[in-house]
Amino acid sequence: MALQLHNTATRRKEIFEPIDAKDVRMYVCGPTVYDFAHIGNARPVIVFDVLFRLLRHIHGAARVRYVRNITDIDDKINAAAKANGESIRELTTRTAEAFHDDVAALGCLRPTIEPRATDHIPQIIAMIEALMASEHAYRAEGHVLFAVASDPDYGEFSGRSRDEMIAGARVEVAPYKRDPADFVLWKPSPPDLPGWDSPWGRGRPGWHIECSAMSEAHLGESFDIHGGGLDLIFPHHENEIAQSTCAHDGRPFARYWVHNGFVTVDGEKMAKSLGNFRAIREVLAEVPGEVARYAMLMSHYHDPLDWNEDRLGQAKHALDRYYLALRGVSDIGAAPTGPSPEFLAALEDDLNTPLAFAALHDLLSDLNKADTPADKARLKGELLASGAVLGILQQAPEAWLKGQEEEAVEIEALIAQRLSARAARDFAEADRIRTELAIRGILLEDKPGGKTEWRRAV
RNA sequence: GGCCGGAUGGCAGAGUGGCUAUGCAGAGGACUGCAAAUCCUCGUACAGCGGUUCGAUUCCGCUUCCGGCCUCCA
Repeated sequence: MALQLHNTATRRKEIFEPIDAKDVRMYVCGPTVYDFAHIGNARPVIVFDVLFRLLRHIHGAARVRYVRNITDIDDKINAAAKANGESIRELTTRTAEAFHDDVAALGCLRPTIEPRATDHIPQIIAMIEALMASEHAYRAEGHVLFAVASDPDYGEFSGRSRDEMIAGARVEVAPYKRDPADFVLWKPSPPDLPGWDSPWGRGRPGWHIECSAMSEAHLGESFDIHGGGLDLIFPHHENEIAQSTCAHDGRPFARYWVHNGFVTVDGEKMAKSLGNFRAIREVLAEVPGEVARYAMLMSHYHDPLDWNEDRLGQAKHALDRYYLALRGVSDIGAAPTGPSPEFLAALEDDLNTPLAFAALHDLLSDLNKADTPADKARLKGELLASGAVLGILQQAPEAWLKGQEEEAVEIEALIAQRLSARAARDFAEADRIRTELAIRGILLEDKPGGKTEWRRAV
């Protein structure tokens, strides 16, 4: 089965056909680094990490290029730096590092290229110049603006007419705009703000142009997939399309547009402005990154996902079952097989991770029931290979189940004591030790053959 | 106000024009000194009202409710 993706541009599920199967290219809008990322910001990072892994599986790791930008010039950054009393550079460096730590803990691979807006000012200026030359842009009061009237297709992507945009406008329109929908490509910077020399004076880029310039610089004028959150469809992606296609003489921009739904809290979008957010690092302080990742993938990427304790509990429990089964076959080598066909088919169907989990559960159930070493090796191989595409199940089972247990020696000693008590049929003492350990969060499992395994329950 | 999405069993969450996933929780059983883990069995749910159809949870229309975008936003 071929990979299918829901394409926002056509609002339909389509078979994915890369422009060049030897060089599959994907661009995803990355973070603006002014503060710690929250778990809502983590969703696209995880979702597109899975897509990246899947594309690498299908086309070969060396044949996929994944670009995710870092926006390090922005008014929110300027405001935050001022409020913190630190330089913009300090703030963006510190925040970008924190972002990397956070998403690494969530099991995300580094993108192939991670360009920064401030490293692409020449490309941004060049693109604006091209737009000026073709009269898609104009100067007004120190700004350079994109003229939406010059682009007959403007608004088609997000499905809104210009009349609607004007009627629905809730912001005051700057008086120097030719059209209320025109947006800024370049704006002047006062001396206390970051700025670069340009043909239009010292200034800084508008929000949308950086993605157009960076995708062109690293992936070319036309590429395969462009991803981001649902809230970027308008205006950000609409504007990117307008800028890029107009700067490229109408040649096509991204072919498949993939958008993830929101993380919600009590049914409402998680957002900084609403104050209902959980920082990634807050979540990581409570559960392993793999639990958060699993929890995130329990819903289809396009649907809203409510973030709560119950979801995390379910994810933890599910992962425990997998690692328990893997521990049971730790003495058997995994067969060199790929993911199970059912699992792969589910992921290839527009990244249907819930259905993929169902396939994974089948594998788990079969593994628990398998009684020949050959079957166990094959199922273990399929389980691990499938897990690798989702970015889960790659840890050593013992490490997962026991954690960084500093009291391991003491626990093992208590278990030995209990085994002696059992051998002497002193079950009262055996149960006392079990209870003592249970209070400390250690769960015991007596195995056939007189061996006792243990794991952390919480 | 305009434009998009949603509504599935106690919960999470797929999917399908007829055979009605999967996980959690729950009930019963096997196993166990007791447990845990595992295995077996058990739940006909698809917002409401019309329509199309031999047959609709699945297609169409309307209604209700929820969320999102239209302003920074993943």
